[in-house]
Amino acid sequence: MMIERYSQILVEFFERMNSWEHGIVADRGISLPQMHLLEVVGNHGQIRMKDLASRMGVTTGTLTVMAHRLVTKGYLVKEKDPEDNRSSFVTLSVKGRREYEMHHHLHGHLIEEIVSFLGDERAASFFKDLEEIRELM
Amino acid sequence: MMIERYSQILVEFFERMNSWEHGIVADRGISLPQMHLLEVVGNHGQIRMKDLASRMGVTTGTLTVMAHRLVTKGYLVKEKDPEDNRSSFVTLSVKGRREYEMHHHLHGHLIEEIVSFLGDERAASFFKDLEEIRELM
DNA sequence: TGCAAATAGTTTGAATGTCAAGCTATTGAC
DNA sequence: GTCAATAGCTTGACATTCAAACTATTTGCA
Repeated sequence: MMIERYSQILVEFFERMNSWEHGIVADRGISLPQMHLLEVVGNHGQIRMKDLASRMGVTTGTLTVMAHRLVTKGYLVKEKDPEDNRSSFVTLSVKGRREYEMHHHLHGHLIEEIVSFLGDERAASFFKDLEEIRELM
Repeated sequence: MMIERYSQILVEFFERMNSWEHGIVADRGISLPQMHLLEVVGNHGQIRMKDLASRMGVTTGTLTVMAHRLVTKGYLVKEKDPEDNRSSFVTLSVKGRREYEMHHHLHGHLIEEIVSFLGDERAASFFKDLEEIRELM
């Protein structure tokens, strides 16, 4: 039965990706959730704490703690919104941006490998499928 | 540039899968890592602690704690190996197996949706690509 | 045989991630 | 001007995770 087989492929793909990601992040002294935060801020630019929490899928309580750690370690800058004193914005520091770029570059490198392995046409159809499946979930 | 675009699709696919998995596990009072343990034991049957730790990609110290929690909650059974008194085997309890089957079933259901969306042919080629990319990483 | 090295697992301490709930301060609406 | 909504913070509880130190057992070899 194909269902069983496909199921296993998907699960193992997910695990592999997880450990790939973990591997490239671990020796830089950053955790996966921390890198994820840097990624979201890097992609978005200046972002409100509230919005960041919602994009990351964590509560604001969780984010308060995480962001504070990253500010302390020098990856993140946090500033009050002068228009609304309840609110804060975070951005990447120079150090944070360097880390983000490096990570982003590694992603790009992986994609290049995939494309060069599949060839342009198959790659296009693969990523199209992947995108549509994402919508499906 | 396609690389940027593909990169984003892959990252977002990963995030989506993560939260899908989290969603279906959360309301059953089990964490993702715990479910992962149940999955590995369920797929493998009786397995030695050492081997389980290695398959899960955690240290034996981590596993000792996790397994103990799952034994306490009644999902897992742990027995000494009579041939080697240093070693133990774990298996799913009836309750654990029920949880495993349920989860496995949900995976199957997702795959069915994907296949019915893509059609047999595109699905076959998609999962073939996915499998080969997994090897690539 | 007997002892040293290897192996399986446990314990502990430290750091992180996570949530829910309750809290403070500020803003907005009527 | 007051009251509700909003943004964020704090705290307490629990889970994940590792490294390092430890115990018990087995195995290899001199």
